[in-house]
Amino acid sequence: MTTPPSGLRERKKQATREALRAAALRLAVERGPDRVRVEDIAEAAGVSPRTYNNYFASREQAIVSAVTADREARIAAAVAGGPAGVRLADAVTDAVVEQYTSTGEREREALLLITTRTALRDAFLDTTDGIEPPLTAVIAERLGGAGTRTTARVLAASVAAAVRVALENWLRGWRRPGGGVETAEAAGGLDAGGLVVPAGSLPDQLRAALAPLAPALDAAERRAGP
Amino acid sequence: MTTPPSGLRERKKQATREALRAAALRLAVERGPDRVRVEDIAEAAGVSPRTYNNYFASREQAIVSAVTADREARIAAAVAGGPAGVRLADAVTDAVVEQYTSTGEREREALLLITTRTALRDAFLDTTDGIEPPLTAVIAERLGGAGTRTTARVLAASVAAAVRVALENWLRGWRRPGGGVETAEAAGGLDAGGLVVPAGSLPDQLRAALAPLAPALDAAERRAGP
DNA sequence: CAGAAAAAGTGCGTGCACGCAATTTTGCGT
DNA sequence: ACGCAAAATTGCGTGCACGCACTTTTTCTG
Repeated sequence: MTTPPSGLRERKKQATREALRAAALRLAVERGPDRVRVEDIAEAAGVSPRTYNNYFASREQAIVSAVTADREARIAAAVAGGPAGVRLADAVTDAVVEQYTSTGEREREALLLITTRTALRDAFLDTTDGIEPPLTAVIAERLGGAGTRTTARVLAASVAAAVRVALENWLRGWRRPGGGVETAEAAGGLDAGGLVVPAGSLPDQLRAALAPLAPALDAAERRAGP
Repeated sequence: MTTPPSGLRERKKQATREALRAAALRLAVERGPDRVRVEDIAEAAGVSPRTYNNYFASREQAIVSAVTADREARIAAAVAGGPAGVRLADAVTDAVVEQYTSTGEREREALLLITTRTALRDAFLDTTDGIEPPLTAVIAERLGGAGTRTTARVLAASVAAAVRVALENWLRGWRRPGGGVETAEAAGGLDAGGLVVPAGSLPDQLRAALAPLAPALDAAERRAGP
């Protein structure tokens, strides 16, 4: 199941994809995101520009995918791999937090780059959509035949949306003038008066954004299980 | 608040926008969606192609907006306008269902057109994103200062996601060979064996998709209210 | 092990999105 | 009424996404 069709052909594809990823990121860092044309990336990866577009639907996707990788699939795997006794809401939350806790130093650099351009920021946020399909599958399995498949999709899509909100909040406070971010009130950015200053670490933001969905996940799980 | 800046200038803008909408839809129906270029739409509306792109970021948006109109804002208004005693979940669900119950005959025609092209279908589904901002505002108001603004955003985004799922389900069964759609089991498309046949009227699909989120809305409201 | 079938890569052409800077239109103050 | 500042429109140029048809590579099958 993890190796759908076969071998050699698939590896070449992944190699090409990886080469494009790497080339896109490297060139973007070297020259700045705006000075990189699709033609350049393709050339650096040794393929035609047309082939490039068979792998990525936009120039931003290639750059962003270097930091995104296959995060979506790993989230679903983490949820599916966890112990069965855990609350679904907790399993999902922990899986998301864990997979978004970037350990790589290279990722930091890439994220810094991404925040500098609106198009890249948007592409990065759009990657949350990719969580939905695998998460739908794993949630549907946990709910068994009891829940509708629609329920699983809605919950998965909601989780994806929450993650997006969390990332938006996080990016918003990223590199704020004065550096007041790290020292803001409590995690979650309390509404004080009228305006809001969302702040907090990425894990905090993720947990804060996913928390409101817990009741929905609990209820679905309750209907499914005993 | 409903009339932000002023008058005449704004009306002209809306007139232009409306002219573009109408022209886009008319031409798409007349010639078929693929035989309409941006240049044609702009010409029919009496503006330059460049101006067209100041109003719509893509060709599909213009066509789709003819059937979408300002549905998002009306949903938020319906939620805000309802009685205060009603459960938030019910207020939202009813508002969404009501605003998506298309009464116009012209809308049917437009939807039929939209389903014929993947690009249009996607653009139509993307309009659900527009629900989030106004819905966030109205939910945040109902939750008062008790809930975080993030909570409101997450809930609004989840509702938008649920609506998207509902529309996807609905479109999937749209014009099915054999017409087995209308007579499928109960609304919601029960999982029977392994595969799924989502079916049901649009209102049914919407309610089925929004139902799983009710617990989350209830919980947030409970924290806010008493 | 050949030859067919499937899949990936490629070149080309078209229409499009959008930044930029010049120009026209609109609104407002005096 | 007049002129100025803000806003909208426009033309132009660039790079890009993607359909189509064709070539090359990989895989499958007898």
